[in-house]
Amino acid sequence: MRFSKMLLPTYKEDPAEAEAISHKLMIRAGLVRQLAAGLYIYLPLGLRVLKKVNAIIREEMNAIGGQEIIMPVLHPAEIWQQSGRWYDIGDEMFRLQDRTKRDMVLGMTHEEVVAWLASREIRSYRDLPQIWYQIQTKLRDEARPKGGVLRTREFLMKDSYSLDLDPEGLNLSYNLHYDAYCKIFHRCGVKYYAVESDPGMMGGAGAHEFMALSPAGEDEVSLCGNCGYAANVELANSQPPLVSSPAWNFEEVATPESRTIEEVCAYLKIDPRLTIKSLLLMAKDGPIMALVRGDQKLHEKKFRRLVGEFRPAHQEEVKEHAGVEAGFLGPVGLAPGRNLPLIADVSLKQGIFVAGANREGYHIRGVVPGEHFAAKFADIHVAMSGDACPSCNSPLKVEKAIEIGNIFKLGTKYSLPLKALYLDRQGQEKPIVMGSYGIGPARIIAAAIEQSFDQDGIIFPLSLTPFDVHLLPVNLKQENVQQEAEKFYQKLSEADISALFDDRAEAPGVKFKDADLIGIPLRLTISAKTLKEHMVEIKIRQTGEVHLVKLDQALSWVQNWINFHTKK
RNA sequence: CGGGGCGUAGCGCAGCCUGGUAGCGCACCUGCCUUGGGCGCAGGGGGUCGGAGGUUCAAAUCCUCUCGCCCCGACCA
Repeated sequence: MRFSKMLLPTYKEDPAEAEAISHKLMIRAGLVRQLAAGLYIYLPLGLRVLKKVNAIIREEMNAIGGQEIIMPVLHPAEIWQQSGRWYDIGDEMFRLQDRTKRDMVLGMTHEEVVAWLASREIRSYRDLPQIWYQIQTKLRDEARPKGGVLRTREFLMKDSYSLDLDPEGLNLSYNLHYDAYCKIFHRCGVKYYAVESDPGMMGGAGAHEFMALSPAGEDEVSLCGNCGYAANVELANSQPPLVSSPAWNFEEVATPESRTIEEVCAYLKIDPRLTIKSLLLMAKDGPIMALVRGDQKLHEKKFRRLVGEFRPAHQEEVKEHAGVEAGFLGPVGLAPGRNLPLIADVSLKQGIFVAGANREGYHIRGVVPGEHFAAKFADIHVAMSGDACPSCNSPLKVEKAIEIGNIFKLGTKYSLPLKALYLDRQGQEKPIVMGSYGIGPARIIAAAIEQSFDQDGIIFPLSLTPFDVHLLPVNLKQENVQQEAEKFYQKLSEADISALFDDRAEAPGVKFKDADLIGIPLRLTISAKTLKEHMVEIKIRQTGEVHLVKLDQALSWVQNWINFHTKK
């Protein structure tokens, strides 16, 4: 492709609206342009990268027996009403009516359509198992699109669905996907972790997320460098490091005007880890007190799994149920008749603490959980870096990550309501057991860039690069430079090596800067300087290495380099 | 949806506080020049200041409403 003819607008400066590295670079290098919040145009260069990703996905999906189909973006509301998600999902679903006032949905995912199709076309156990997939547009009315292509309202997704006879079959399909996903992300040159995840609204028996580490990520994963434990912090268990407590006696201490943990610690000159944070929460069965150590945070999702929906109590409710103002709340010495259920974090199992005294202006020192109050113990804190790994006790690291893929065991959540049934060997009607599996190609691109760039621009992995070679003649007005560049461009094309040929009349500096910004793995510079010696210069973007290669050997040099670095 | 920020030329920004009829850099066009790291010189085109309403002799500037975009949080099959 000739640069002079290509829609490839590059920017010298960072766009004002971009924060994430990948977002800045994708705009500057001319991969994408934003139409509106969460809506992106892929320019020719960006589309080339996207197609590379999709080709890898297709190869690996086909390799596990996946069959590609395309389902509509526009769905009749009925199937979503049958699955119940018409009612469960709120504003995130785009809804509209057709001209006859029939309710319609813009698909945010395709479980319903797959179950509908299976209900018609799968009849016998002989028809199973099946894996169907598509690479297709999804629409979600996101509350807050962000991070460039990382979270958008319209995006491409590879979604696949497995249909099996029984849970054992599902396990096999699930594992096939797990392995295929590992291959896909590896081939795309992305560093990732497969972590256990919360099945959430998808329901079902198990789930993993594939997480690419990046500061631009919206998720956090808890990682153990020792045993390989990896989990989304939404589920991650951990043991916060213990602190040895002073041999306090059980006594009330005055803490005037000290309400927050910070204030109390400053006043008493103690470590926050020696305090108990008491939170009054309103659950559906009434008020509950949650206790976490002063340095810890309550994990709302973990807590919700224990007690169902809840919300923090209002000021007046604290007063009503605990008989004291927020700030002096504690598990010990609640007034008679005010027996609140207590749920305490596991980090409070051992130790002697300071807690609110349920009396204005006072705290109690020397509180021993289990002795001075009875509570149900559970892991309800947010895992933090430095906590001990739940399986090997080594220190954990918590890092930000981009969710590039996920896999779910659905079970019969969709097949039952949509009547996706089959007849087994005994002629019995059984529900198909389903799994659902997603990959965000745009997120792979963003993650690859987040993990591979420098101050000059993108450093594309060979597997995703829009072109293999950046052919850069320094001065086309010099006849030999022009001739050799054209000749070499021709040779590359005959050898089926894709090249971006910078045939512009720009100054050398401009061309070099653009080459670095776009980040194609190999740059071939053709100039009078090296042509005198019948040489061309080959620069490797990744390492910065520069090789001078004989003109007539340059093509095979490039071919060898590409073959050697291609991931299988 | 709560909190914060920003909308002025294609891009990045100044001007706004203290109203007086819009400016800088890059990009773009023409000519000359230059060709190993975002060349040089000369000439030129382009905005009515997100939108609406108001105050005023006069509004990019002050006031009200509104729309859009970004960030933090909530939310996130």
